[in-house]
Amino acid sequence: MSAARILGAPAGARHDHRHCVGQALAEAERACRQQGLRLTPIRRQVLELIWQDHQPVKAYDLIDALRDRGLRTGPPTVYRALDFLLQAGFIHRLDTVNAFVGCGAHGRPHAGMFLICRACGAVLELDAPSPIRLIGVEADRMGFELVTQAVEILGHCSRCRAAGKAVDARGPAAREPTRPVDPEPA
Amino acid sequence: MSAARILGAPAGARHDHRHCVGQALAEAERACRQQGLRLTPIRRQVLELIWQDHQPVKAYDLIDALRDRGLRTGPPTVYRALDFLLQAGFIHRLDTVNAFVGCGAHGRPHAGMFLICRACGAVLELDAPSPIRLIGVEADRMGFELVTQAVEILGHCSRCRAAGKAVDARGPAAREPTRPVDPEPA
DNA sequence: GCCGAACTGAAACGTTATACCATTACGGCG
DNA sequence: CGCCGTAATGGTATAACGTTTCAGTTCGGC
Repeated sequence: MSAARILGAPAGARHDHRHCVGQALAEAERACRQQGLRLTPIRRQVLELIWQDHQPVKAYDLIDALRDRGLRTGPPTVYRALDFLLQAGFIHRLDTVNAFVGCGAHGRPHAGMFLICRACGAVLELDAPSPIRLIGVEADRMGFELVTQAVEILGHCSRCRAAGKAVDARGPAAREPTRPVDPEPA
Repeated sequence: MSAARILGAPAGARHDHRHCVGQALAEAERACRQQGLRLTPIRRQVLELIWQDHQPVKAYDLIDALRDRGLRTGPPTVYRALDFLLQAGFIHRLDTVNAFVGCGAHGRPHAGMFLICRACGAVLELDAPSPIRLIGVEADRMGFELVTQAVEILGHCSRCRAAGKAVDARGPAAREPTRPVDPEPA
């Protein structure tokens, strides 16, 4: 079984984050040039803001951030930019938290799975081929044609667990308790 | 490896649906009695409405439906009832479509995975232990404590594929393509 | 320079969810 | 019974999220 690869660095992990941003922007520019897409100033700025860190960013926070930069853009403009970036595969949308994160593996096909920490909000994108492939198998078994999938895991990241923050102030996205998923009668 | 089990019957499948509803309500009543929870009239009606069929139901549709039954309930009342039903495990929330469906396996532990048809909107809940367990393994490998997960598959169900409806009028919840977007040759 | 397509700006609207506060039902207890 | 604490509900307003619409602008190609 192929182990999952980390796509992008976790929040707080030691890394030069300007590198992440620069690389993401450069890759986006390259891809757009190659595919005849237009990375306009607004789209570029939105992408840059989303890459600010590895926290998911909400649409209206983007609007505010753009205003702070002197751009008075309304919701439609930002959502259009987001749509473009989604279509192009530069970012992902996280439905469980209504927010967006940069894609850590543009270009490479990958089986996205997201670990979302309820305590600090950080998101870790994994390329986890094994579970995703199994999901495809199950869908196929039901005669279901898979178009896209959302696999979002909510819990507590290792850093927050270590820091004892796992007490989870009902912060981001409290959901129903998960029924034990016991790895049991198989 | 255990194959996925269907939880609840797919929309349109031949079955006496009153049986589904009756069974779900009876089970909810039983569980509430046993756990000292209160299945109040509003909660009961919301649960009943959600079980109306195997389509996901939206919160504001519930409000309208309740009004049609003579109850003038505001959004908070309905959301409170939904929260209760979620907590109790009687229903699931589908984040990709902002809607709710009845849980086909209350009481039994199960590893929920949802197949959502973009053409007809029907939802099939599978108990798919294998992929879900693998997801847990990957999370664990990252030191991540899993609290709950959302696994929602968007695509086309077998019935719609057979009926040639797979052309997907961008109806429910269009998302980004899984693979990098095709270069538009023009 | 002209044209069409793509992009942007702005206002209004539609949808989803919560804050706030008042009120009512329920259960224990003196 | 009357009191009280907790849970549940009602109702308005508003926050948060997202789309429609349409007019104007920019860009690339001829």
